[in-house]
Amino acid sequence: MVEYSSPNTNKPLHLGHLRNIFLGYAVAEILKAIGHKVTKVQIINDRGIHICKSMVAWQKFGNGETPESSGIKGDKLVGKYYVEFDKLYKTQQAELMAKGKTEEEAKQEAPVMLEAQEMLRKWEMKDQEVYGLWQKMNGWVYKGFESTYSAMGVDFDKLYYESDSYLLGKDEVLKGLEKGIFFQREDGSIWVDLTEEGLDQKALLRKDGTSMYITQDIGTAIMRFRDFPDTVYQIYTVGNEQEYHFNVLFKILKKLGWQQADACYHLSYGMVELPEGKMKSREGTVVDADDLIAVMAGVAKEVAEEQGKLDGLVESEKELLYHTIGMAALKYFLLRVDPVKNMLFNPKESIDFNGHTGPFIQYGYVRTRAILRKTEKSVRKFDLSKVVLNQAEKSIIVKLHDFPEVLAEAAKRYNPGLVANYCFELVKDFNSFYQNVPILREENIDLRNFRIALCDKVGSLVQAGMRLLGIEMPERM
RNA sequence: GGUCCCGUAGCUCAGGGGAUAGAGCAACUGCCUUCUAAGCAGUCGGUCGCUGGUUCGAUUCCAGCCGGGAUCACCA
Repeated sequence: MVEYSSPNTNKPLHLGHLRNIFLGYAVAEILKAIGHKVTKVQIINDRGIHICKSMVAWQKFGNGETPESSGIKGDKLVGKYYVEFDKLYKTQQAELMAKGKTEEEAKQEAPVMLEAQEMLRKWEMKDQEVYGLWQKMNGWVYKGFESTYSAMGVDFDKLYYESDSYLLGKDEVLKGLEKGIFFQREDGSIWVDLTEEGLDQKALLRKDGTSMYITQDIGTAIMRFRDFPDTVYQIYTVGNEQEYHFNVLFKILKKLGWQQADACYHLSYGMVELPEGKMKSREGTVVDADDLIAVMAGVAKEVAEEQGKLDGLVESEKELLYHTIGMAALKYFLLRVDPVKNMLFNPKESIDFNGHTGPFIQYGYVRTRAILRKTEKSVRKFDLSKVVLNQAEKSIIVKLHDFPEVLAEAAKRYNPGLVANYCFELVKDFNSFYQNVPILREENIDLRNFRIALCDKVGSLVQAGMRLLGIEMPERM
């Protein structure tokens, strides 16, 4: 089982999610390719204080605004009210501090925050009005996410919602308390003591009885253990800032008696940073996923129009192609880097379409396809004994032979970057061969047909390799 | 402060106990009447953070240090 994406429903997807989603998807595909049966799952963090914040703000300032009435994509609309909440919250904090409160007090006592907390309590009691609003606004978000996922070309086999699993989590925490695995403080909050495991004490349930992030994660994990009892590996694709959290989670599951905890693995990846540092939603430096996808297709269009190679195609085919090429650039950019490393995205320089990039690889593939289109399959026979290999061909053949090893290593290390870099090297060798060695122009029939076969082989391997990364190969570009 | 991760060309990144450490971008030279130039051929550019250790051999493994990041909430 591979989990990826795990979005909150209070704001749209951004560049960080993109790395997560492409990474999780690629790891799942790579594991499939070496023979595992893989279930791709998504956990949707649809409940909690964060969505209550958007809800409070919408009630205050929304005037009934909907995606339909405003023409704003659902997830973006809800995100807009999340920002509204934050603005008001900041203002109220400042007012309280002006009246002599400490920053800590101001944060806790700001009226909107109290409203959001009250709303969370009402939600947990299934208050009709709150619940209805929650369903409505989440519905907007899901629709928005769906369109983004579809543009990204990723899919899931099963969706989990925290609103379905947090009660189970709460239950399990209470059961654990009865069994003496956890303990309760005087104020009523419930804790686990992990000091023997080298960690700390960690709260599992608030004093008001509402559940926390970790509570719902316990529930979700157990739900999955039950749904998929044969799962050998449960991989959580989540950023490295949550390493401690997963450490704690797995130890708690073990304490609760789930041996499957040993099969759980946190596939941790580094942050995508901007030249000025981390993306901050508060400072508006977050790179929006939809925007970036659109920009990439736009660049693909510019390049294509400049070169005029697609002039024979109808508009809809062109648009599809721009998207295919743009996504290749974007996905390749994010996947070629070792997941454990932080990486840099510079919006000013944008993402390249030349050199070590997705489009470069697509271009190599397109060249193989152009060659193959010009020959009949039936007349491609050759006598290998009459073929003497040149250096370029040898180099390609050696690389072709390496693929299974690269794939195995990528699976073992959960690192799609190995496949990405492999495909680049193969295409680089192929391009050199293509440009320096005659193929269709070769007069010796055995040699010509051998070279055509080599094109075929390179093309299909590159296509297969890139497919594992979720990157599609066009027929022409 | 504890724990974890990262440090390789001006920039972005590969690599990995063994020979002259690679690629892309940037800069500069050539190459489209010839299978699509989103390309090819080439020039320039590195005491692989520092110091020790293990080893016949370390950029790679180990330790310490320095620099950068993450995390240690009744946040998610």
